[in-house]
Amino acid sequence: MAKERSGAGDPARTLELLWREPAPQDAPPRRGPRQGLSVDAVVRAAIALADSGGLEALTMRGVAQRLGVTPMTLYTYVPGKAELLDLMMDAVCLDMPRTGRPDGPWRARAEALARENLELCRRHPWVATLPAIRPPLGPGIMARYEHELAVFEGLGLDDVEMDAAVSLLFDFVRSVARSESDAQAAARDSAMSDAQWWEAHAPLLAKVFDAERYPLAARVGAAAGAAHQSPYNPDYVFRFGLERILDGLAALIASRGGA
Amino acid sequence: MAKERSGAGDPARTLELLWREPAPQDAPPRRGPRQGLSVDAVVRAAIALADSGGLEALTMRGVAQRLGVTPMTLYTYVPGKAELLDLMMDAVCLDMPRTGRPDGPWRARAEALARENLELCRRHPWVATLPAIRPPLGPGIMARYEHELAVFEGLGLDDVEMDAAVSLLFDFVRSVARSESDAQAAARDSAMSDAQWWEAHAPLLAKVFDAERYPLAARVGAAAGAAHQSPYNPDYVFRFGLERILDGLAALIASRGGA
DNA sequence: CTGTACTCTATACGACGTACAGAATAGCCG
DNA sequence: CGGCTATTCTGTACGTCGTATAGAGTACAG
Repeated sequence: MAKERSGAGDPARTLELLWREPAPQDAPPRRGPRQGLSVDAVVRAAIALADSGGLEALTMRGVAQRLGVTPMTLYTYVPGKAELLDLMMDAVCLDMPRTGRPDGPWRARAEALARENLELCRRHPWVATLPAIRPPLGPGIMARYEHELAVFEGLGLDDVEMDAAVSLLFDFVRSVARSESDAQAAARDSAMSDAQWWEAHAPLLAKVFDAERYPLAARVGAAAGAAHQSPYNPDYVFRFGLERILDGLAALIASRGGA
Repeated sequence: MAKERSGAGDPARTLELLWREPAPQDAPPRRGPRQGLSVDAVVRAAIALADSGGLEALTMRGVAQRLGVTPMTLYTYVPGKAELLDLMMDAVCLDMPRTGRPDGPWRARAEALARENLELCRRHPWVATLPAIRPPLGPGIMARYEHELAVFEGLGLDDVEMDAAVSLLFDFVRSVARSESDAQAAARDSAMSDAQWWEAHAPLLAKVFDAERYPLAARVGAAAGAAHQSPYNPDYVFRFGLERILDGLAALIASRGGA
């Protein structure tokens, strides 16, 4: 089984693929049969498969089937699954929504950025589950990073702080998106809604759970569940967390004399 | 392959296991051979295995080998891998460090809580990668939730806000811990340090990357990399994010008239 | 003792990524 | 045109996983 994401393969080949550089000598003269597919077609099929069934449905066999070829054919287009994941990640970042307007107060821009990133993770839930470390250095990731940094440019933050602010916001969005898709997966796999799941556990839990031993957990857990009509409400979690983080960033920016 | 975490199996059986309730009729009279192991032994072996090799090394075969039995033997102690993960998660939460003092200002308590949670995730990196949704409702999770809520009790927050604050803090720690262990895994799998990885990519990237097209990315990426002496510095990320989140929570608490 | 409930084992299935070997194809050279 | 060869695509195979199933061995109830 391939490790998640590249690192393994040849960095040069991976970068060529990401930037769609033709292998140098491949200019016109190709010897064998014409290629029936393209890297883009493979990447698109893989993205569609992962979007509909999650990362666990993303198999080389599955991608091949969608394209009407045998599994091993894919290996003439991409070195392996890890590099395919790199290409997928870069591709969806290149395509991500950019609705935020570059003018206006930074806080509105930051909120728009968070919503764009959340939208990216909602369209492609697997984005939130892939490691963000050593990202594929392709045009999509670069464009996203550039777009993110623009939100915090000119506010008095130094470069290291700008990078940290961007990461903090994205990691927050990632974690909300992961919870959201985990919740959907749990509902699907167990064929139970949150409410049904809770109903299945509550009476049994009552027998073993000592409310006097965990008074806050009993009180707050009940209140939170009732308020959300479910143990987990992603919209509330997103809004609550985003407000706190933006307030925290506002304090930093104010201390640096920024807008 | 088992889905991650239970949901699948019988909730009653899972809760019995979590709270170590003996199956009702099992009181004294057991018919067959004595059991050579115990649920606790299985859970301990599984935790040790996952701690040393990550979730991908956690296999039923591996756990069985550590215990000197055949894989199928484990199924007389736990219903399956998903329930075993539930038991592992609850066990490490029960054992987690609780060094924070219950007195003192809330901010110090919150920071101590974040460090305790980070320490939990550092000892058991797989904790940060498991879905937090529909957690195993065992004594360990309950104790952790109770401990977390105590930090925010009496500050003027309502119950729903207390729950959200606790989740925000834990999700932040989870994401830092995940990045940390992803970074270690990347270094291990690729047999390259971050610096070596960057050296391998920089000259190639220079050929395809247009710094004029991504001016902020070029400037900030270079500055952040240089400052951390690596593209990623977990300690800085943790301190930066924690300060922002605590500042944000402070603003909320102040607006509620809390300490 | 026999019957029965239980523990533990052996084998097997279908999934995965991909190594390897081979077949088919099409451009190059003569 | 024929042959060479680089390339594409296919078929088969290996070792991994969780766990279903069937059976072997063990110890208590009658």
